[in-house]
Amino acid sequence: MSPAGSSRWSPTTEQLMILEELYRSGIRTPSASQIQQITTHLSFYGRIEGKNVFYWFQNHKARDRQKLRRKLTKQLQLQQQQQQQQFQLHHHCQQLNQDHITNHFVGSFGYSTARSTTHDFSFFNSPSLIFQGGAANTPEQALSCKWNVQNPQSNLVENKEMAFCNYGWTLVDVDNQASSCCTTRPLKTLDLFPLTTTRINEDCTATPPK
Amino acid sequence: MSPAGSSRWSPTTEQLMILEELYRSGIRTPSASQIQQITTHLSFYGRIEGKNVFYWFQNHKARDRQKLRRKLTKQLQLQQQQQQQQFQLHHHCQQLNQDHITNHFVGSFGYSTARSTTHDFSFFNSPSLIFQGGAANTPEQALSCKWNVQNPQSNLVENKEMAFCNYGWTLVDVDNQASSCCTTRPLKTLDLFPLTTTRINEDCTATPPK
DNA sequence: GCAAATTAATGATTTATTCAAG
DNA sequence: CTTGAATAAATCATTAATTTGC
Repeated sequence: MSPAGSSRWSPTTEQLMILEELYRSGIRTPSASQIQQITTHLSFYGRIEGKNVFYWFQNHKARDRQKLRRKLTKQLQLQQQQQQQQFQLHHHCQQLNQDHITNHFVGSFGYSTARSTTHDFSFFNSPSLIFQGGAANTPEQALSCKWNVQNPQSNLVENKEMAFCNYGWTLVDVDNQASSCCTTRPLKTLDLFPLTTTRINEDCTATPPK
Repeated sequence: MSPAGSSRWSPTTEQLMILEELYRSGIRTPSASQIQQITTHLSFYGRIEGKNVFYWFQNHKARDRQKLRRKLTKQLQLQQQQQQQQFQLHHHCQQLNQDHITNHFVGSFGYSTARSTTHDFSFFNSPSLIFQGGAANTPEQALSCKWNVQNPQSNLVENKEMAFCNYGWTLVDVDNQASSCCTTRPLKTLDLFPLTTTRINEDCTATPPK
């Protein structure tokens, strides 16, 4: 091995052992003088140059980090898988992971007034009620509740919106809008985890959206 | 608890339990409609607004991540500490962690030629030999070995450098420069772990530089 | 036991970062 | 390259827990 004309250095066993011991001892980025000392010492065991030592520490450090990173991400994935498993046990919650799974919708809005009251309303608007998709990113969005009402016959889409002031949380004209576009019903609390017959089978195994 | 005029929402036990179950079930960033459903359901157990639900998920997700991160960094530190302990066992390596601990310096430079020979030299230049500090970041730096020689009498500082071509590793005029500024000595391999008498006591317990 | 004082949790807000569309 | 939406991170502020002296 390692013939005289070999293009690249390959450390002898002794050299490698010493390098590893130095690495274990805490040396990561040896200074020029340290490299010189190490090189001198290791040249006793075979041909070696300073750049070999330099590169060795550089590579060893990098690959150590890489190894560690991979280990940690693997652990993380494991933990998430465990969460997945818990998820299987709680599959009855899953319906809430998907929008538009039911045409029933009951909203409850609180708005700040001097007396801090709560206004509840509910409506049933199937099947033309189309919520604007995506996650809620601001409390305004969480409470503003914009939606469209599409008339199946006329194909007309009405834009509906409950307007809240920015960071003010003042509910504007809710009763009017709500009653004008929605078939109001007596207040009724929906089951938190409604199950539709078309989904009850697959829900137990489906993976949640990322 | 949680009086009517309270400035911020504090969840009831039931509300919290349900929120946590939903979280466990995989919900992280509920959409506006999901928030409405959840809010409606939870309002049965006490005053609550959509923004409370929104914030709850945001905070819970963030603090979950935070907890995980801290756990991982703690593990990492532990691993590094274990390396430290190994270091204690190998404290005889420690000298190499500190530059300028000894005024003896033995350099070994390899340079690539057609015949790939190795050129060794050593010098003793105390106490005016001043190495440029810091770690070596490039192989050039590792091998170029710039230094200053300060004459205590004249206070003149000579800049010395062993020039290597970029990535070419061709040693330029070493013998001349080296012999002109260094007291050459017969080649001698230093002990890898030289101990100076002024340090031999503290070395066993000193902590290595971070 | 209990109430003031301190600490830890956590709800709410703001700021920074990322990423994709134009 | 700029802009805007979405997300994550950092921070502020209040409440719940806890400690402490009596």
